[in-house]
Amino acid sequence: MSNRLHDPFRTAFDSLDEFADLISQVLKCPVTIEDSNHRLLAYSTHDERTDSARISTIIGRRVPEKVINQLWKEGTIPALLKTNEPIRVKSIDEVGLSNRVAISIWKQEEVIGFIWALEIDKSLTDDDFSLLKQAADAAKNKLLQLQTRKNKKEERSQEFFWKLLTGHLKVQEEILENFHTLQITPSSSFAVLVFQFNKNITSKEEQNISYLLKTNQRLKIMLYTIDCNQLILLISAEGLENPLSELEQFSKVFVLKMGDRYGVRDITPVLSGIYKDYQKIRQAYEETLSVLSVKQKFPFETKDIYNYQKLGIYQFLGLLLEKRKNEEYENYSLTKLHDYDQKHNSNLVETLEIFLNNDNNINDAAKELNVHANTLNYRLKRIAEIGEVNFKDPNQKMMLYVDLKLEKYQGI
Amino acid sequence: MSNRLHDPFRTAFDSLDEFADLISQVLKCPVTIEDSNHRLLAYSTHDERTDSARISTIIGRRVPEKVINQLWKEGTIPALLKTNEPIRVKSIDEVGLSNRVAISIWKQEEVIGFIWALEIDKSLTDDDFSLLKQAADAAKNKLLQLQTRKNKKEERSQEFFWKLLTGHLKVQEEILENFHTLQITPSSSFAVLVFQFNKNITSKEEQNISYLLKTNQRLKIMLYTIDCNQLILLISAEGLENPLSELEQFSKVFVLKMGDRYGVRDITPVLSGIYKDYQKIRQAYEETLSVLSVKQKFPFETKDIYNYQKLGIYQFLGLLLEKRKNEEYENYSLTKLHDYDQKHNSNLVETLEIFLNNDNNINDAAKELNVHANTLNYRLKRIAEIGEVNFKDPNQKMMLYVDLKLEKYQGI
DNA sequence: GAACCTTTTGTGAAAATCCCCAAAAAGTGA
DNA sequence: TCACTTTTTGGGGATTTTCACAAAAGGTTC
Repeated sequence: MSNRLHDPFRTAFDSLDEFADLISQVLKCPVTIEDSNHRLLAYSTHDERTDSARISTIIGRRVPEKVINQLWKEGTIPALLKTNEPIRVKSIDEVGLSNRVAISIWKQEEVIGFIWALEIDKSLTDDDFSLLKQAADAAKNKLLQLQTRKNKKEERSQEFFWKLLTGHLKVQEEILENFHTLQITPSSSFAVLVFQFNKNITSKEEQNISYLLKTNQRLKIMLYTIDCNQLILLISAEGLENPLSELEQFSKVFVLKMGDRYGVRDITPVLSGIYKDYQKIRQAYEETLSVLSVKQKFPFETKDIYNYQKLGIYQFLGLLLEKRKNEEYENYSLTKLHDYDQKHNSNLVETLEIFLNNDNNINDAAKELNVHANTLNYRLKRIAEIGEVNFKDPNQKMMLYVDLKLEKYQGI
Repeated sequence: MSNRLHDPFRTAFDSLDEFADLISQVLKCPVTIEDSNHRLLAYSTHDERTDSARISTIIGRRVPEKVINQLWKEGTIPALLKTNEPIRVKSIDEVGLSNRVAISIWKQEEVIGFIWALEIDKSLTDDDFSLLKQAADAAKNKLLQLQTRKNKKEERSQEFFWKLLTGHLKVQEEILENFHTLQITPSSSFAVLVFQFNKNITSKEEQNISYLLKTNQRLKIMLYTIDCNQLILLISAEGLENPLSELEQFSKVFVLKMGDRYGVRDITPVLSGIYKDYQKIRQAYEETLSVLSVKQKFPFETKDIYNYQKLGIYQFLGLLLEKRKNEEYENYSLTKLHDYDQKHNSNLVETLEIFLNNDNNINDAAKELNVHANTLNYRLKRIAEIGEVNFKDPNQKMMLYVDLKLEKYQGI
């Protein structure tokens, strides 16, 4: 056959599955159709020859994440997003991928899906490539229908999510009903995750985000929405062994991928605590916002904190400052140390802070201060003397830590 | 001479010093007259023979504290407070005291002073004892005059102190003027010290307190007053090298002496911070009251804390609890640990608390828990896993500590 | 009761921390 | 300048802490 022949795909067909079988018949190889997020839309059944990647894709109704990652790294997906020509993929044994050809399905300037053809017995010819292009074109309309249906659902879920975030849904039954209508199974525990971008999120970035979230298979994202420069997610924490660390891991990977794949950098992820009661979503959301505000005030000390839980004392530093303002308290030890520093041009206060920052570890703190461990020891002895500090008393140390940070806070 | 002869002290005399010389002449030995607080009121000058204790008493215009302590320990002062008979004191070399005889001066049921006669060359006879009794009786009126003058001054200072404590004196000049009128030199820094008794202070105890305070030579007590079951002091912190520890030391000694000497137990001392501005006395006073209230709530954890400075996190636990109530926050790690404890009948939470209480010292904590250090290590590993706690992060640990204590606070 | 898991305790070697001493360097004041 | 104090650094040994491993004890489940 040649591309000058009659287009075999210009026939009516009811379902995408039927269409997949048609392509499979024409090209004589197994065919899979995915949406832009690599979710399985349809697959041919007439042919039993297949590879393990295709099997897991069909079983999971989506392309396995490690396969997607591999295809990104190796350049296939970036290529598919640039051209509407078929792309040949060499077999990748690590992920069970045999030789195949892929083509992207376009709607104007946007990729809305992919067709995959496995080259199990035969390699596809140039003519086959042309047929594939025609098939991609023919698939477009069917996919668009699916998309609009999805869009409507998405709109409804957006509205619902904002109601939850702002605490407008107060009745448990009502919340559960909404989840049911949107065909989302509410999980027994959840967290709110916010990614703050350094500028407002463009619609192009929105698509990229959507792609990343949909292709992610680590966590179940129940709802998500975008607000100016913030991407807000409601994530299920059900069945996770270490929810906090897994959520953190996920956000790190997301930030990494946004940078690597789309060149979007400076994204700050923040997490709420984990809750079971859906009426507390608003509170969880407020937690994330408060983390963001603290991170702005203490960028250095909170650089590894993304989680409201782990904010530690920073959770209430603002509150304390207010108390302090009212009572004109001053930390006696710190005052004396400051005085000494001033008089003798030393830096006992800084030494103390770094020591406390480093969890009382002399070696680590000495390294950070670029002094000998014995020097630090000596200074600590002096600090204990001058400031009348007992370094065996956790309470005293905490107070010093808090007051040191409060000083900084005030300095801002 | 015998006691049947004419009383040689029934003559008029202008000053107590003159009177001391008279006694000295009659008894033929050096004589010293003190008030009830062992402050020097008068001493004979006709005789140069003396001992080192007397010299320091005259130089310092008060009996040295170590001498007083010795006389208490050894029973002389308690005896003098019981009887109006002369008491003989054997020489005590450690404090430079040679043989002497003492007698107390009474006004009704109360001792208002002492007369000391040194037995340098001769021992006093029974007749001399009778004479001493007559002398003590004759000294009474003179001492009473001095007392009433003092009382008036004390009343004025009481009023002044309360004005300071309640913040009614806001002008620096006015405060200084008051100090000047009362012939008190205001020191450059001060602290408020409160002793809380377990019941209202009786007038008998008031005298004992006054005695202890006046005979103390460690610290300069600028003002003091009594309010129901509280003894409130304004103490100078000038010239002290380690004011906080010296103040603590002083309060410990005071509590000890009240117990040992007068059988008054269960006294809780509390200290404010150290301030320089006299307008902050009210604040300092409020600090002490807040320490007392915290100590009531956390008797165990604050059992070694007497100082607002050293309250540490307990300084603001109440405030935090309020915040927590509003935001319905729960510490994820603690929740998980509690759950685990419940399910497996373990005590990870308690373990964690004791570990944190002991400044992360595994050995100490293991001892307190009565388990092997390795057991504690194992538990901590489990705590880190189950509660997703990183024990290298001081911030996380502080948060756990705070939340643990808050739980207790709520439990109260 | 057997199989399995969790917890406790013990042992010992490696690693680290602590502590004392002393020398050098830096700073201070007459 | 010199004497003096304070601070820094280094060495090295005693002590503690840490860690891995193993055995025993206690609990749970089938």
